[in-house]
Amino acid sequence: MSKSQQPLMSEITPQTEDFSRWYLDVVRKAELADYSPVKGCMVIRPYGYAIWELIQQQLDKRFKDTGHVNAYFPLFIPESLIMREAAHVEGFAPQVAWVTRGGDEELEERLVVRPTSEAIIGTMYAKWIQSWRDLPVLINQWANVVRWEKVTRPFLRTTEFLWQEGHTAHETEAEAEEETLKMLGVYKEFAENVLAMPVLDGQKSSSEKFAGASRTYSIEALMGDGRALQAGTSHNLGQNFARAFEIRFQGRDKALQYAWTTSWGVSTRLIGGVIMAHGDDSGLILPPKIAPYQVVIVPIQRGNWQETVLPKAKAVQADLQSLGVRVFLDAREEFTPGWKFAEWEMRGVPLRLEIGPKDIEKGQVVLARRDTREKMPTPLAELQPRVTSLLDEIQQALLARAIKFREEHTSSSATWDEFTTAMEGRPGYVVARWCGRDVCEAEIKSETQATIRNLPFQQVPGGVCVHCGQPAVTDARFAKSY
RNA sequence: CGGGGCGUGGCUCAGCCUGGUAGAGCACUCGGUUCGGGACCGAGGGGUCGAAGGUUCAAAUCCUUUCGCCCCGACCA
Repeated sequence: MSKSQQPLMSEITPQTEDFSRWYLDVVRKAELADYSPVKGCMVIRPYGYAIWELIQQQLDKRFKDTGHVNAYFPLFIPESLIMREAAHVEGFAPQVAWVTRGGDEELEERLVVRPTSEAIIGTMYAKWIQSWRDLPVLINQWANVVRWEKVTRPFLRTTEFLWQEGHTAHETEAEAEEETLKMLGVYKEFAENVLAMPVLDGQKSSSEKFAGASRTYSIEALMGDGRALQAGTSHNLGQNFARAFEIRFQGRDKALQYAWTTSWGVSTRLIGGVIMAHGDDSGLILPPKIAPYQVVIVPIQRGNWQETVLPKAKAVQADLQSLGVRVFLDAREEFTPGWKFAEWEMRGVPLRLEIGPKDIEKGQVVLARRDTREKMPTPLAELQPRVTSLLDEIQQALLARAIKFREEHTSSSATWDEFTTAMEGRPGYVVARWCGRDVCEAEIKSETQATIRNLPFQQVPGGVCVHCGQPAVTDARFAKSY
């Protein structure tokens, strides 16, 4: 290993030593988030929040492009409303926070802090929807939600988290299903093209379905330790919530009928996914499309650098900014270049631009890629197109690398023996035949820790279940998960 | 919620067993020399030892309670 390839962040636990500790080190050292005085709740620091804002912008555009509009619904949900959908309450009951007092008065009706907003939104939809002409309703909300979690981890699972939840109502079952799959597709495209995180899209098994949904679909991403992360879900709620909240409309045939609703969401968990999908022992590696700084300029401070190097660095910064590149010029005098290299590498900046007296003599700068650590002297005349194409290359390379990793960590098992062997260590996905029964799935989980992440869309029956030997109804993708 | 570990300047930790003036490295402030992969010298500032109660002449140290965090298992974006 050459010197330039050695990890420099000795303050970060190596991934192979303890992946979970590595993750926490990166979150803290890169200043993405910090623990707060509130149990299970983290503070998203400016650098982490900037990533979230970039995720929001790019997702929001996709929602608007598919015909959705944003709105905002209340944080509190009256107890009576959340009780309406039986499966829904049962699913969320252990996780809700209650408000029982306002000021010094006991509330007549308790309020839950929303763990998700189907109940309150469904109630409003019932008022707004009268006729088939009112459909579809395509609303998204960016919000915080609260779920009383027993075990929390920054970004991956916190008591309060930020997300978006789309809630739509449709005239027909087919339309609702189309919407559910369309938004899953948006998530997949976004995860792969923006987060450079390849995902498997498919259907959740009935035991992992959203509380109250008819069908749940998910995208699943593979993390660097071989465990899978549910990165987004899209639910076809059938008429379950429409019946519970009386979302009814008069159809084209004049008959009164229940609407077909969907909901879909992704959260700040995506940031955790990006960290664990791309990061290495030196820290974070951010895909350019969500990097708060895509390029960091490190001037070499030698001699009268303020008169020579700094103006050039500022000119380069302006040139790149004019292309829409997010650039930070790190002209702090209290740190040496070497320190800054390590620091910005740890914080995942895709491209570093070094500029010193020697470069100015030669009319060039030195570019360094975060993903490959390759250093490239680049003539100033070629800088603009070079930076643009490099950012694009890095974006592509991260996706390609992650796809390769997933391929190397995907296997299939025909027998239970193969399955248990395959599940040892850090296996990634194991594809196997499955009988479709909850009990069998539960047994597999208790014996191997592996769960069904999702089922491929094409469910082809035949053969026998890898675990119980009964007739199989489909392939299933198993993995240990977060 | 069970099992384990840890709470001492901002961070990582030593000190605790065997009670007796709170320490180190890094970070921070100031001055100077440096600067192409985490520079160096000098001088400084900063901690009611997670919290509460108890034992004691005396508690970071012993006892009790409590809170938080981390790891491993049962539930979840």
